[in-house]
Amino acid sequence: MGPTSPNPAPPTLLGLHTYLLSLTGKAARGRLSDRLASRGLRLWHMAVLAALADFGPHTQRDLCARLSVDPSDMAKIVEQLAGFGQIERTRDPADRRRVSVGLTDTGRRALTELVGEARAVQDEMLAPLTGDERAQLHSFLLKVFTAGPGAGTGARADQGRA
Amino acid sequence: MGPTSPNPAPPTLLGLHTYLLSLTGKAARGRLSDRLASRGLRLWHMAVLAALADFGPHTQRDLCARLSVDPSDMAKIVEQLAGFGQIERTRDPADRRRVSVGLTDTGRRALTELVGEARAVQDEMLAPLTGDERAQLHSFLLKVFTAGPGAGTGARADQGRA
DNA sequence: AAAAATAGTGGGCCGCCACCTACTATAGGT
DNA sequence: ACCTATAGTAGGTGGCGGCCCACTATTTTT
Repeated sequence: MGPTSPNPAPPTLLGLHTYLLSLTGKAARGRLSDRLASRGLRLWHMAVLAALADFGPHTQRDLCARLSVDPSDMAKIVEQLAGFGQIERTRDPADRRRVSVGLTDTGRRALTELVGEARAVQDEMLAPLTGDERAQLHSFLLKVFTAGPGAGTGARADQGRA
Repeated sequence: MGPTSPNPAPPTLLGLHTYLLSLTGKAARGRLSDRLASRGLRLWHMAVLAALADFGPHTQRDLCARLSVDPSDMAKIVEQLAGFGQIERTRDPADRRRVSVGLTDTGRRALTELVGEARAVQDEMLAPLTGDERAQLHSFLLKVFTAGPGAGTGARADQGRA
């Protein structure tokens, strides 16, 4: 119901910051994950690659903590990334329970491309904003996100089982 | 991974407008729908109530068009709202295929409360922003949303079947 | 050596969401 | 009357996402 649909969305909804935020967020998420999907990846994959790129190798546990992902889910994500050759798993010889996960060159390259995709999406979506406005928007969102109690990358207080 | 978790989120991600947007949007959506869930409602219910309040009675078809919802899904939503006594369905005597949907007083009151909940959530989430900043944020989001190609309330270019 | 804790895995559950396919009832066009 | 189109409905499909449990391997504690 943007400009496309003949009937406008209810102002009552658009007047609510929360609702509007969830709407645009959904759109962003959708477009982004569409792009990633064309490479067989999902948002979590990108998140993991980014975490590794930003902070170096992690144990899976640490990745879980950083990204607020369930360990069992992380296992699956890591498994797939390993399949793509984007990460490397090595048993920690000191504590053989642990698996240390590190980025491969392939992974680093992949991440670069993914970031490129993300930038493309934002250029699409944020077209109506000037550069200044984008920067402001970004800083606002960052403030909000940073303050959010447990507003993890995963924001798990979502729809799970009540 | 906000302030709560010891390990920060990857800056690479937080630097991407799109990602950040999807993150905060997800948080907003999650909190909002949690609130609504405590009343047995979901976002779509609120959307329908809002549409009726803003534009008066609709046929279901019109509601579908306005909110970009599949007719069969709309039937279910409407069914539930009718069960709660929040809307009234009347067969259009002129064209007996059509069902005209209108708000009841109960529904109007419910909507008011839901809007209150949404405001509460936004006060929570947007606490770190000043009033001015919130207004700016809102206007940015509105611009983005309004421009979005087919960025309907439903933003269906999401995860459905490719 | 036994018990308890920890790291990773595999499998499954459930809710949400968007979509699609009939099917019924009614209306309109010829 | 007949064919076609439209409004609403019922039911089902499939992906995704978050979560939980049970199990194995290993380490730590006592």
